[in-house]
Amino acid sequence: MKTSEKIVHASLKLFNTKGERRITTNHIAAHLGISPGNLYYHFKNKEDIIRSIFSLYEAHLHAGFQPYAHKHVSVELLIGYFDTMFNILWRFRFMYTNLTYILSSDEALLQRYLQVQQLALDRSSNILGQLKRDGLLDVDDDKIMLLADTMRMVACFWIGYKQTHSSSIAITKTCLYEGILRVIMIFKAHATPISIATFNRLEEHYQTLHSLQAAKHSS
Amino acid sequence: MKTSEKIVHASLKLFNTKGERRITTNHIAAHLGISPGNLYYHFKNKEDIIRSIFSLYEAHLHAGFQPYAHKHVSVELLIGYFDTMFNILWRFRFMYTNLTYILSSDEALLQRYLQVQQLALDRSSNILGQLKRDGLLDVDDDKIMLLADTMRMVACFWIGYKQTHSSSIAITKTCLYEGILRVIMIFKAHATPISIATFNRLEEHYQTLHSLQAAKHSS
Amino acid sequence: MKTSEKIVHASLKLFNTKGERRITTNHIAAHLGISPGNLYYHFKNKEDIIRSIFSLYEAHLHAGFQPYAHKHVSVELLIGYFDTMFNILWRFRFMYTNLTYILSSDEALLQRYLQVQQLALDRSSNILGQLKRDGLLDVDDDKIMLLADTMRMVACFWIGYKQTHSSSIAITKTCLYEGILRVIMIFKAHATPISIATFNRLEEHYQTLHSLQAAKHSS
Amino acid sequence: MKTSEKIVHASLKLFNTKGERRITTNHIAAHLGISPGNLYYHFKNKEDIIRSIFSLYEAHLHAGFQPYAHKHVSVELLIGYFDTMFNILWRFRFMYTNLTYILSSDEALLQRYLQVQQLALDRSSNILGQLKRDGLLDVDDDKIMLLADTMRMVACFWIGYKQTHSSSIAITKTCLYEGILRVIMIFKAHATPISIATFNRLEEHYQTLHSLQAAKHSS
DNA sequence: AATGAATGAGTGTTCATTCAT
DNA sequence: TATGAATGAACACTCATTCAT
Repeated sequence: MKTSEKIVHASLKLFNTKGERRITTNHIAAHLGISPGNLYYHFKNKEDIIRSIFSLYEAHLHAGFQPYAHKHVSVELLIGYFDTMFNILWRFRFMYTNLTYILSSDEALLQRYLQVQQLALDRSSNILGQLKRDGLLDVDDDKIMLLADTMRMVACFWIGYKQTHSSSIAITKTCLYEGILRVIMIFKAHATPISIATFNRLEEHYQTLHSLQAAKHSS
Repeated sequence: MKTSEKIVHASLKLFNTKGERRITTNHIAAHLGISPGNLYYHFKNKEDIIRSIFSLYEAHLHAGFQPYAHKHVSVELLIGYFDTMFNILWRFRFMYTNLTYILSSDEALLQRYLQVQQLALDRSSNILGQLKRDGLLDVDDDKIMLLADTMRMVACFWIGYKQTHSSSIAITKTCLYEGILRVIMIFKAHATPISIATFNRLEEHYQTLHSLQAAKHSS
Repeated sequence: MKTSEKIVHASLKLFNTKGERRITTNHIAAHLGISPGNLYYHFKNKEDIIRSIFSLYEAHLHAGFQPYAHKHVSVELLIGYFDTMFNILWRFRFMYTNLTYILSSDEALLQRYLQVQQLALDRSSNILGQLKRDGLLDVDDDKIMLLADTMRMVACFWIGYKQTHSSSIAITKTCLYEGILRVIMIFKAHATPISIATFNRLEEHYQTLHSLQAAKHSS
Repeated sequence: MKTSEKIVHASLKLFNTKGERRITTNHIAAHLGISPGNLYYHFKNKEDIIRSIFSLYEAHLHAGFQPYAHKHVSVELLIGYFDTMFNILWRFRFMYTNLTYILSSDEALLQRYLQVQQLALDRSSNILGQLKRDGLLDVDDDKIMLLADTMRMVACFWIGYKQTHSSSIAITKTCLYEGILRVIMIFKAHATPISIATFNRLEEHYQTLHSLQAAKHSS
């Protein structure tokens, strides 16, 4: 692995575990056993490292949220979308821990975030629209966007919400599954008689994963 | 007004307008025309000032979210609750701008926050329960808490959400009314035929306020 | 003496002896036995210290180069002007060691320097004009300014010239007297039969001072 | 062109346009599209590059300031000397921008500079002596050296003087012609009735060049 | 109650230079 | 010859906090 990649990955790991605020460039260098000068050889500054991490984030989002092009909605299809959501939240949890903090100190990054989020919102709205046209979703046409937006909001701030509204500070996969389940709950409220079974199976799928994850750490 | 009170109010004002991160204790002292030493005579440290602001916050929450003791739900009653929500979000918007940041650096504060939020959640759940019993809300008994929780989450992170998912960084009353309307939207989804008119009037009330506020600044 | 004054004087002393380039803010603080934080309590940054020194410089220039208001030119009068020149060059020799370096990194300082130098040039030109009108100086009217300018240039760069065109790097009073003598030489070239004796006495005065100074250090 | 020569020429160009202080060895390497390691293969350090540039400087000085061996002084002859002066000042203007800065950090370089300057001074003095013997210059024998020295000083510090005593920071050919004219002014003050016409033509020559250069950039 | 000078550990960053390949 | 990753000492500067008065 190249040093610059090592720096990106070590930074992501340290940010995720200790929080971006508490990790200085010297910490990252020390963690990798390289000199601060070397770190600055590969990256202009700390912002630059974060931007590189953000590029990974963008790539994940683009790859995961592909337009919906299927005839029939299936549990597998929806699971694909929610798994993407889960993976992104988990991999880049340091961002979602403190979105405001991270985006408020770098205007250019905010713009990139807005752009990629707009795309993601468009694609989600599109999927919801298709589901509605397929008779699988019961929602007014002019409320589709708002539903997608609310689901996004819950997803984006679930980590922050958990960290501030529960005693356990650490972000765990268990807690992320709870977030997914909450988003599904909002989603499922608009199920049709035709699709309700599908939604139930979707929910059960993540409930199982949630229980398994919780069991892993309580045992 | 006593110096310690002046410090609390000046800090709140400065935090709200410039952000807690950017305001140093020296800024606060300079703003009041007092010495930093004097500030530290009244407060142990910056955390201590924030804790004092937090006491105001607690008082507001306690006063605003009184248990529901009425026979008949009225628009005025619900408006009372939502006005409290609006006022608290506005007065202490620096907190809601970056809840994670502020609570993550002070464990004791987080505990106090959890406590007061638990109380608020209990009371909201209670109100929702009463509304259900009065036939004004259509929701499963075991989902009441979750509904209250979701409404709370949207309220608590609306400011952060707006700041990170829109180009306009400044927090305005207009943007807060939008948040209130979104919470009402989630709320109204569970209206019964008996209460739908009431919910509609509630929504219209805030839509009017939102429009008025928006007009004030666009003209 | 107040700390801020101590900082200014210590900085001036260190700059004069070691050169501004080689003296960091930490050096200054360490030299005074104070913390770097304290230094930054009194001065915004290194530039700020230099600007304070520059204020002293301006005061010296203003005080020393008073307009010429006398009927008869006397050796004492001219000595007054040249003594001012000598004192300023000596007190602020770190500046004259490397004028370009110091002024090129602070645009605002360059502007202040230009202003005070313009004033000094105006006053010198004025004096030369008066001398001419008194029949003590033989120079074309349109060359007065150029003569003053050339004298200024030699004065301002004498230190730099000596440091780069002689083996002895250290700036001494002896070397400054040489500079004064060189300026006087250019000046004296325009003496009239009436004033030649005065110019000679002026020159002899500084030749004596030069010799005395040189003797002090060679013995 | 060999890499080492490329480095020397690129460095000279970059130093002249951006200033030696602001150009790092990495800048030079990047400008040439070579690696910093390669640069250090050819040169021990930055100082070493400057010393190589200095060798070019020495060669120019030696070639330009040939001993005076002519019977009759002519405008062309003097123009030859002043053109050399102009060319050297222009080609190596980064040095003259900040002579003290560059020479003070490299003792060996200062010694070489002193040597080549001594030679140049000797030759200039020699020329002045010949001119005097030819009846073309009116100056005391014991003042010849001082006259040569003053002329040199004005030439060597004219760039620095302009940069610190005028608002326009950029060094232009126009500004260098001004410097030449100032040196000629000091020179011409010692013209004899026999040589005055020659001096006038010399001055006019550079006045024309100065005007042409100025016109080029104002139009 | 109040002053304001003083602290000092810490931050992100720079750049001439080295060295294994 | 050439690469380019790596070094590390140095720098200017910040800010919550302390303390003598």
